Amino acid sequence: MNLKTAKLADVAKAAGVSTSLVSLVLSGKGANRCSEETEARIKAAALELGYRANRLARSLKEQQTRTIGLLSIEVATSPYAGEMLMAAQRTARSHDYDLFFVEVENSAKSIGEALELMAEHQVVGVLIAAFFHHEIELPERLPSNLVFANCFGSSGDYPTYVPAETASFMQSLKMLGISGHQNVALIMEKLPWPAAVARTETFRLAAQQFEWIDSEKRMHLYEDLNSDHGYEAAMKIMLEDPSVTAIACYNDRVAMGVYQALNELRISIPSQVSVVAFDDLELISGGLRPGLTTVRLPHYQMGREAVERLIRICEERDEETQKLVEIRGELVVRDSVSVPRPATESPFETSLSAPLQEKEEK
Amino acid sequence: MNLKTAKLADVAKAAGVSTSLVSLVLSGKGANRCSEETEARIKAAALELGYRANRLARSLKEQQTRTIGLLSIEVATSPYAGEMLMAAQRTARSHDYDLFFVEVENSAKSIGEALELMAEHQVVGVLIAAFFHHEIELPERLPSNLVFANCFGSSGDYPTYVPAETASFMQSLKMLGISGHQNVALIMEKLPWPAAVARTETFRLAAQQFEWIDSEKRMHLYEDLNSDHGYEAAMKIMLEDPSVTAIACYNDRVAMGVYQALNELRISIPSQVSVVAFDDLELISGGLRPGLTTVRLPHYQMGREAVERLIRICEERDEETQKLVEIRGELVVRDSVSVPRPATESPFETSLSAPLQEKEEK
DNA sequence: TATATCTAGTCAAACGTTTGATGTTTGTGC
DNA sequence: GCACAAACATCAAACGTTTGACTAGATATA
Repeated sequence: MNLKTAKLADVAKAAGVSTSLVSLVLSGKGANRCSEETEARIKAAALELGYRANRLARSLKEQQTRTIGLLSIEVATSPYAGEMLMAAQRTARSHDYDLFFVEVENSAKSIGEALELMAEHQVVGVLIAAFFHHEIELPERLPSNLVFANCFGSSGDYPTYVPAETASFMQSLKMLGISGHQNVALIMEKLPWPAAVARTETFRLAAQQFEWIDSEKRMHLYEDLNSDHGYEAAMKIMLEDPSVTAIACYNDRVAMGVYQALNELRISIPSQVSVVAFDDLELISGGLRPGLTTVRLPHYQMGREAVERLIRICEERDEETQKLVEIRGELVVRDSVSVPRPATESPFETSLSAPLQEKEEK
Repeated sequence: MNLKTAKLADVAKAAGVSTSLVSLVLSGKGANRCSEETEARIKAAALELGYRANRLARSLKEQQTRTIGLLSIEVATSPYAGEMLMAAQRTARSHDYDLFFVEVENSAKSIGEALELMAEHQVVGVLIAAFFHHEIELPERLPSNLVFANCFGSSGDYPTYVPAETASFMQSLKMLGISGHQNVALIMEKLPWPAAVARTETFRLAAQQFEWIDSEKRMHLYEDLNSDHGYEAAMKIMLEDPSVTAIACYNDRVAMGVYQALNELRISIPSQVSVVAFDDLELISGGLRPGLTTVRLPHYQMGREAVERLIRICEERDEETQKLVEIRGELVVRDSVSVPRPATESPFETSLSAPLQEKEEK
């Protein structure tokens, strides 16, 4: 394929007809406008020449690009939410739309520029997607056909698809609750991200529902939480508060730190301490031993549903009035949760309790 | 911003001039074609109306889209190579090109469809990028302006930017060599990916250069290697061949399994055993304790250089004759390598040797 | 026979932009 | 008072496609 393909006029010439007829035949709109023989001749010529319509010309004429702008805020660059892009792409294609994709940094300036670029390209609507659930600082001029996925604008005027933080995290916590855990610690982000705020509140809810002991004291909050904090926190928890039988983590990365701490303390997961988390980054949740029971963020669904909504809006057949749509994540059960060890038992493995007691005393 | 923006005619009307003049003034090509006063009036009107040129019309007229097709084979969806996309995007924009991005699955059919789509959109050239370094099965019709990044086609006719597997991995191994390790084990992928083949060979080279002991016996090959294999292999190595002082891994995921095995065996990294790997997936390499010394794949550079080359080709000013360009990855030194422990010392921590010997005997 | 209908096509305008060719003032030199 | 140029601006064609209006001939209907 050369990038310069044959045009309508070339096909018309080859078939000995006018460009109009070629257009009509090839688009299938020319029912009974010509003989079957001519139609066959045109189609053969088009195939022969490898004809493909020039979208620029077509869109210009039709005043319709059937192209959706996907403004991705670090989605492709980060390892978290790539599925959202695949979902958006597939959904668009299945509705015969193309995607004009622009990946930007998380800044109002970049976003504004990308939006202008999309307008120049005559996209029919824009999907703004972010790599983690938070509020986006937006420029003043916004397209009217706009949907958010995994993020939201300040006004709430636009349809917005985000994870149902509470309902999702509750699934992890419920798993601990119904397994019989009552001494549950939480390692949570302190910065007021929607995810952190909601998950903290969810922990309180679960604590109340399942009558967890000392739940307020067992909430360990850190700013800008990472796996090192997970390690630190788990160390602290197990050494200072060894009756804890389960640890709920802000996310998989924190759980990774927790695993390493428990491993070092020779506390076995899940027989001594159960662990649950949030995100289901396969790299971590599938790579840890034992596999991490965690909640998978609904990236695929957000991408799909947001694009479907956007297309409905663009085609002026959106009947939904609800702006905010929360989608529940799925609990991925692996092997990091069991029933709690007997209340009297130390979390430290019997065979190793001696050397570790030393450590504890330090 | 409404997606329907003002057009040239609207600006012309508002400024009381012809569309030609507006076009000339706004593009800066009309030096001395009008008075300064008129120019100011036009610019004011354009700003007022928020005018942005319609790219469809412009490109159609100019027979030039300044748009590059980026055919991404699971790059955005996987957590590995997102940086390549960001690099491609930035580089294109800095040369005043746009990106038409299509993410596809790794199949000849999807790739063919995406290529046709790009042709319809009149892209000036195509960059094919993949999430890991391997050969791509291609359709028959290919655009003439084509460059590969992190993958390659069967013919070798097109410029191709890939990681310099040997030189990159050698950096890790050299680090072990010059630290004095002589008992080094390798955990490597058996499937004939370019990365696996090259890294295996690199290990042989390093073994020869640094006079490593029993290197052939210490190569542990697995098909479809994952972190579980890393765990298994490390267990086997340390229990059956405890004089090993360093383990080189195919990638970070394998290293993750190795860490867990060593942790369980209470073998301390790096004081008892050093570990090196390949990939630098921040999620893993930064999340492990101690931080993993590994080689960062040159995703950013591949993306940037491939796009720069493609643009040169599109502008017919590519003077390079070399098709295959190998880019070296950077060694990211963290804390998983030290000098080897004394040859006489067991890798098992003194205080814990007793319980672990038990395990060993099983 | 005159008219309507059908078949098999063509014509031409339009989408919004760019740009070489062309036009209309105004001012200057002689 | 006239030629001529500079300064300022417009005209019109073209990019490739789509589609409503049109036509020429053949066949059917009244």
